[in-house]
Amino acid sequence: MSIANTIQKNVIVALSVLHNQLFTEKNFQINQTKPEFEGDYTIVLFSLVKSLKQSPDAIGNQLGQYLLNTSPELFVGFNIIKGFLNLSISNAFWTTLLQKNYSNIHFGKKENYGKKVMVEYSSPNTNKPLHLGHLRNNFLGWSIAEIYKASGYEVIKSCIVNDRGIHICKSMIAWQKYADGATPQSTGIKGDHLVGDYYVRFENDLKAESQILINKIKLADLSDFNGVVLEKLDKLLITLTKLDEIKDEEKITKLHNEIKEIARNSTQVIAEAKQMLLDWEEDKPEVIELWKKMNGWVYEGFDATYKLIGSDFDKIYYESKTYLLGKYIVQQGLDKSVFFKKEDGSIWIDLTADGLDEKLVQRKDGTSVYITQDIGLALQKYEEYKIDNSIYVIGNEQNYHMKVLQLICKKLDMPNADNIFHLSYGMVELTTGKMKSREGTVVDADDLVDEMIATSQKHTEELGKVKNFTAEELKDLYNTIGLGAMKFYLLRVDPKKTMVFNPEESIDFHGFTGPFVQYTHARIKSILRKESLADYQQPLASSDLLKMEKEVIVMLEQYPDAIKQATIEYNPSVIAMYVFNLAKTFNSFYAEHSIANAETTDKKQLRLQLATMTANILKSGMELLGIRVPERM
RNA sequence: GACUUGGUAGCUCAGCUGGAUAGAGCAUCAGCCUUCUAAGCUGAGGGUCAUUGGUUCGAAUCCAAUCCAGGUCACCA
Repeated sequence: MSIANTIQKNVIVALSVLHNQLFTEKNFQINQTKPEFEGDYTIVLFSLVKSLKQSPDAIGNQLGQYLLNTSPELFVGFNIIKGFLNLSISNAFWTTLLQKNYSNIHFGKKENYGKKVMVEYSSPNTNKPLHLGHLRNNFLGWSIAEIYKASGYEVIKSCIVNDRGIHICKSMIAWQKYADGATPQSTGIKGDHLVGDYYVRFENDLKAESQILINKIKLADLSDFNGVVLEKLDKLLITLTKLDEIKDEEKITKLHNEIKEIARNSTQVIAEAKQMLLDWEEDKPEVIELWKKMNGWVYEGFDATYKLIGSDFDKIYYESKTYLLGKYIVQQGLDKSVFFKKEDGSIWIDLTADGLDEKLVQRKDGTSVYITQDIGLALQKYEEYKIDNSIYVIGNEQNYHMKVLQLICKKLDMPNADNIFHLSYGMVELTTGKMKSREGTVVDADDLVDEMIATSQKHTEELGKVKNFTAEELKDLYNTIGLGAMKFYLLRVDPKKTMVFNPEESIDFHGFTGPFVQYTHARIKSILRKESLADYQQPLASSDLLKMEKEVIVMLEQYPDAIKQATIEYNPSVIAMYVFNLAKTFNSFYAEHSIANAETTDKKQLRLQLATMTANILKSGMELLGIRVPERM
């Protein structure tokens, strides 16, 4: 139990005894004492004034005295300033804590207690390479998995590969048309990038063809259209003329977008893609073969990237395999009247009673949509692993989709539908604005990682501290630092929030960064290498503590709480901030006091233990972020 | 338009289950390497916590309204 909790319990008992009534942790607040006052922890007394009808000073004096009398081993003094009761904790408590835990590399982590959680993350599309946003996703997913493990969960890391759907057909069609048999081997281009190039090629064709249609529509030439679409266009054009007269810009833009959408959907290339999707779902051999070939290239590319960034999965699901289960469940749901069929054959769910809309779950041509396979997968996960909780690491642009999915799972009476949690993270923007693939402002994951590693190499060489490293050790070090900087940079902010990626800031190795923490660790290790173990394994003779020594131990004590908070909030940034603050506190201590040349042997021993435990926790905490710490740098 | 998330120092972010004089990092300026790794340490300047009103002994934090920005509302995924 943390010291803050211990104090809380003591205060509850004390108040209950002193005032002969029941108190809970909600009746008062406990904080760390601000540095400008004497004491370690502070009880805010104002909230007690009303119910006890006594002055803050009187309540505080009574409480402080009682705590001192009943737990003299823990409390050694108190003072009251303006309604705040500041309690001083005994040095013996801190030194005992240190002595007991300094060599425990599992400090702060809990034993497995039998709960299973699945963390789904990464979930790439197999039509383009990974970019900066995927990196945030991957790092978050990995870190959440590690944090849950540390909290005693059994964790299964999973990934759903979106290897099916009309977007996949797009790159296949462009490849058929333009590639002339080009492969990653023949071109020397990484597989995922090669396929991505053809996806872009398709999008360009689509844009060009739909532009021709739009131009014709603007001239009121509707000869390319017929049926329902023609009727709709007719109506749109009439409304547009009216709007032009009253100059309602907003609505005009909206209508233009609708026309654009119709034009895109009426193009020859889209028709080809749609046909290919149908052929695909009907298992036409030539489509399946092409799909397998191109998917294979993408996986090779992804594998290389995953290996580079240190991401992996215990279970990989493929949409191409789960969509059938999804369709099956949709059929079952139809029989149970959870879903309903419209005249044209499309299948829907009515969520208007829940404040949402009607949602399509299967197209009129019988092919499945995005959510169809998600329904299948949700069930499959539970049946395969009997998991207690399911965490989805998915961008906040899909909040609505996930809300719908959860609702559908509930309506289908799926087990544990309530234990689905969408870890919704914000987009990564650039200093110049949003990333847009169409404008070529997307930051490619492979490029970025390479650049970070190159920067760490340049920086390390300039500092010239690594003369006796082997070539292999150097390579490993550059990787550790470069990736450490990048992961820390992406994980140090609250996942929920949209964040700005500043290239210059991201390669900064000073201050609130991964390399700062790594450096602190390496520096401690350097000292410990020079000291013999025997020097710091004796019991401490004295519990004298300097201010800065105590500050470090107080930080160390809070590690378990940081893990707990990160778990509850699904928030790795809690760990990043904690680890940074610990390193900072230690560095201040380090600059003021010598470890190797401490004043007495007892002091030296205390400081060696302090340094050891700090290094252990820095390593452990960074591991929760998926970041390695070097022994030397 | 509806729903939703956010607005804190020049920049990037903490703090938000109400508590003492609102904190970091970067950037700027001034110091610290004949002693354990200076990727470090110390100090200075920098704030109408979007605005207005409310609740409270006490509001960056809770409530309401307004303004601004992002996201979603597809037979795309």
